[in-house]
Amino acid sequence: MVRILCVAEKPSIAKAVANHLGQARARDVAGLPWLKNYDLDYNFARSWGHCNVIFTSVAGHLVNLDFDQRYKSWSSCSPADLFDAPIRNFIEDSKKTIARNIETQARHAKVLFIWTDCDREGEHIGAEIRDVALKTNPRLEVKRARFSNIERAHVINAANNPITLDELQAQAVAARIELDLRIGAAFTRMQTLNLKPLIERQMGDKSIISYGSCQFPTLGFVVERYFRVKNFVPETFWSIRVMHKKDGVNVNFNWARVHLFDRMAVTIIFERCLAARLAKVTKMQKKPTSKWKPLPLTTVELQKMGSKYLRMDSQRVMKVAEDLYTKGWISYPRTETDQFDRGIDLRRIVQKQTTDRQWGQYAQMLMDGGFTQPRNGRNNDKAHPPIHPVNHVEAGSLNNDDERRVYEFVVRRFLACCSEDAKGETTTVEIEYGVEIFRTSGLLVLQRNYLDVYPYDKWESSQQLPHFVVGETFEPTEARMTEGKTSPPGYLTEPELIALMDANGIGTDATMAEHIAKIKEREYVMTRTRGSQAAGLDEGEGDIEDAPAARGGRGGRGGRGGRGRGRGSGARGRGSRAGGNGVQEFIPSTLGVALMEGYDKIGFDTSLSKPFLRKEMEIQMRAICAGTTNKHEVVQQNLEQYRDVFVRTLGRLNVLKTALRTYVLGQDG
DNA sequence: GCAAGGTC
Repeated sequence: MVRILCVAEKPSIAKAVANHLGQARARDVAGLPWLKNYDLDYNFARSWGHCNVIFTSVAGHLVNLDFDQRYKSWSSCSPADLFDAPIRNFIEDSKKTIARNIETQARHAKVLFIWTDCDREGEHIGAEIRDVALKTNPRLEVKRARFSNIERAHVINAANNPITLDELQAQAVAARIELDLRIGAAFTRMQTLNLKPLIERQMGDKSIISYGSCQFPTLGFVVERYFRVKNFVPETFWSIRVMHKKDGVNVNFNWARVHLFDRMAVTIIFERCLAARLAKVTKMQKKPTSKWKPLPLTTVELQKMGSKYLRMDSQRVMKVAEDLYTKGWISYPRTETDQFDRGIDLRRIVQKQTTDRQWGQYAQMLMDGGFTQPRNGRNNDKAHPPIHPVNHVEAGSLNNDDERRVYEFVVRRFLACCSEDAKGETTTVEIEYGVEIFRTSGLLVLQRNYLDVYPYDKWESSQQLPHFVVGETFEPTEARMTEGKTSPPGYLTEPELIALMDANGIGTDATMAEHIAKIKEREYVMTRTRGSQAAGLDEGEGDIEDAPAARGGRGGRGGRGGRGRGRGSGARGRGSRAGGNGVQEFIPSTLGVALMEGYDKIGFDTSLSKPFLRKEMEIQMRAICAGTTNKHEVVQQNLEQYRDVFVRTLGRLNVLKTALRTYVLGQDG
């Protein structure tokens, strides 16, 4: 019988797909307790007929690019040499068993059928697998499966319609790998060798002054915000507030102009209002309104919510989510997808939650007719569905509080997605007072719907407004001019940092938490609990704008102008700073500030502190995928650009050193 | 002793 070797990107996919294709028998692979080879029969009717299938997997990348042995020592060459030092693919010791397994299995196979994730990295991992397999069996026919979830019908369809590996996507990743290695190593060695002696005493001896294409822009965001806080100059503004007491209710009307920064102008306007004496109701409107249920859960959203509501930093959230995934409680936690595939049976997943002591009743209500299809977001990575519960587990059976909180969040989020939006009614009253317009509004929540299962969102009825009639006039109980000050933004919080990284393409859903952890480990930043300073006690018009990088923000998410008022879940979450409920905020160390300052001074437009270079690399990777350029071109062009920055940095090393002396050692320029 | 990207 013809033998087909299938290889997935991770063991869980191999197991799931193998079991969909047939009666899979699991065989141990010596030396790796978590790796199995599944043995089954399957009829590939349209391509290879009735076959014996061995289904196995790797665990992420199989090979690692590194410099030749003789360049690995830091004293072997000057850091600049790393821009063109010879490099090689190594199979790390920890991966040798996996590689050997593939070699062995490939020997007797006719076809290598690759089942890595259908994203760029997956394509490259597929190419790695292919290269290893071809070593022992050069005559292998190589195919790959196109699949975006592991539903049975979808998987079988993928099995029956093999496609070819996308060499271009693999090449794009290869370019990234080489650039990250050369540039990261060159700058890290150069910085450490040149700058560390200067601040030896402050650093201790174990750490290094690393550079990475993701670390530095991440640090840049923190420093940028720090300076915005530090350099903030409060501005005084003036406003007019009108209050009227009717039917025992104090109604506060807000000025349509909000406030002005000119005291004299406001004084004149205010006097005109007083002179008019009577206010007239010009509009009284009741409108149905709704608060939208959240979008299906992505990794980035999980991390943001984690640091906001679950009191865990993003790395911890991911660790816990991975544990829950490995145990089979939740789906794969690394996904960019915020839309559920049509084919997936969501009701079955809801059904499993009906026995829970806390939210079981709610789930049952959904089963009894309350179910509605989740909203669709705009992102689909074509590899994984949104994060959702897979099986039910009682809180008592989980290991610790963190697991309980993350699991509860994933379930509640999912049930909320399958619910109806919350419904309410807003009442708006508009008055004319002099020639000025003032408004007030009240909210009446009519149906809480998803809010009942999703306590992370707040939407409360406000005090009910008394009845007003259009044309009615009254003399306001009170009218006064108020004074306020703009308040500074807070230091960057983790959800804000993740949002910035996301918007600028810094890192991936799976690595963002690692980059944040790395800049902490390098002592470029510290975190502390917010709350030491009173937040937003005055009128709180702190004009917070995201760091400059967010401006170009393509990619649909948020972008500009979406701030504040948006209706979807995307716009929520801003303004969380008012509470100060134990949120962690990021403050750069003196070393972190010195590095960013130094590089900004050396060359602003291509400064390493900014996300532009990384963004550019991303665009070029897409160009490789589109076939409009190739790996060689991209690598050479980027190396040239970074080498230029490198040379300029060496030439103006004193700028960096001065920044270090100023900030770290506290010496004058 | 360097990076970032997979995943166990």
